[in-house]
Amino acid sequence: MNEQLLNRVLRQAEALCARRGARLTPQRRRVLELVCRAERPIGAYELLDQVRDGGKAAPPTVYRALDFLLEQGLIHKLETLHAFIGCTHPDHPHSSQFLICADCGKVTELEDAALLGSLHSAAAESGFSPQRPVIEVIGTCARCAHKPDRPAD
Amino acid sequence: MNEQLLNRVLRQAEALCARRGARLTPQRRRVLELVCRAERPIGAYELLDQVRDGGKAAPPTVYRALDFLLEQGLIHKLETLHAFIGCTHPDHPHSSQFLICADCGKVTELEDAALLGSLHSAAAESGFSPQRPVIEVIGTCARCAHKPDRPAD
DNA sequence: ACCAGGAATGTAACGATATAACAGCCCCAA
DNA sequence: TTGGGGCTGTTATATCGTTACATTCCTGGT
Repeated sequence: MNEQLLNRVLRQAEALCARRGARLTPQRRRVLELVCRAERPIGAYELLDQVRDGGKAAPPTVYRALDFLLEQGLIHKLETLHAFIGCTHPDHPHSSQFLICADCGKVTELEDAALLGSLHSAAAESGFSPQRPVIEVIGTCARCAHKPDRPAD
Repeated sequence: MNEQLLNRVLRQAEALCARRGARLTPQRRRVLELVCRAERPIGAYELLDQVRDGGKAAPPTVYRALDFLLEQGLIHKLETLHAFIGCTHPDHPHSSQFLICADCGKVTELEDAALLGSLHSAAAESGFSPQRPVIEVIGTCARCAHKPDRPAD
């Protein structure tokens, strides 16, 4: 996430939390910023290292911040990677799909209405009420597919 | 999984492995049976307890068996639960979707062509090649939706 | 039948992810 | 001013999964 987008996201986050009466404390803001700055999904303990930065902090510090940010829809958790990414459009609540490149590790966030529609139809046939769809696709991104197959490591 | 289905699955598993030159050893068969007998997704350490059954066994024993069974498509892993379920139709390779009831814990395995189609279309638009789609939907199953909301625990 | 070699298993230790439980602090509202 | 709720600090522990290496077992070639 580039600097410009990051700033927009942080401002949106502040506005959203203010509107909802949720407290985006410095700690939480810090974690959000770290997640967003990471080019790839980042794990909780990796975040912890960065939050510590010489000082001291324990896992609950990071996990509590992450829980808050997840609740507010400011970040997403990738279940298949046990890692987190910043949401680039937190302005409306949404259920996303993720394309995860097994080669370069980059993740693309989709919000595909047709896909969600299919999912709800399929669930409805079983009388099932979806609450939290988890859709993560491991594969190869366009960039990596075009690369000549591991260019001389 | 009832006794009859279990027997069919075990026979299919033997046939499949024989055809593929894969060895369904007693240990692996045991784990497969335990996974299939469980009414709900079962965790690796829960399996370990059952495999031990008084004797001794260590995590790698179970994880190795699980890896084998996953490779052979005889069981599935539920990423959101860190748990495993038996596949009821291992005869053909397939990518499934799972409906996970947050109330009773039961899981329904789907194989919905339309849903997979939507997913591939959505991925294609980004030039992404799907290799392993993970689709797990947390929600409420039909049975639990009809229950009068926590019947006197 | 023998033996070489790969596949499967046993065993101990460890790494990674996540939560529990309780204590202290800060700020606002009554 | 005081009390209570929300946030944070701290220690310990639960849960999930892997590494590394020794041993055993099975199988195929001779």
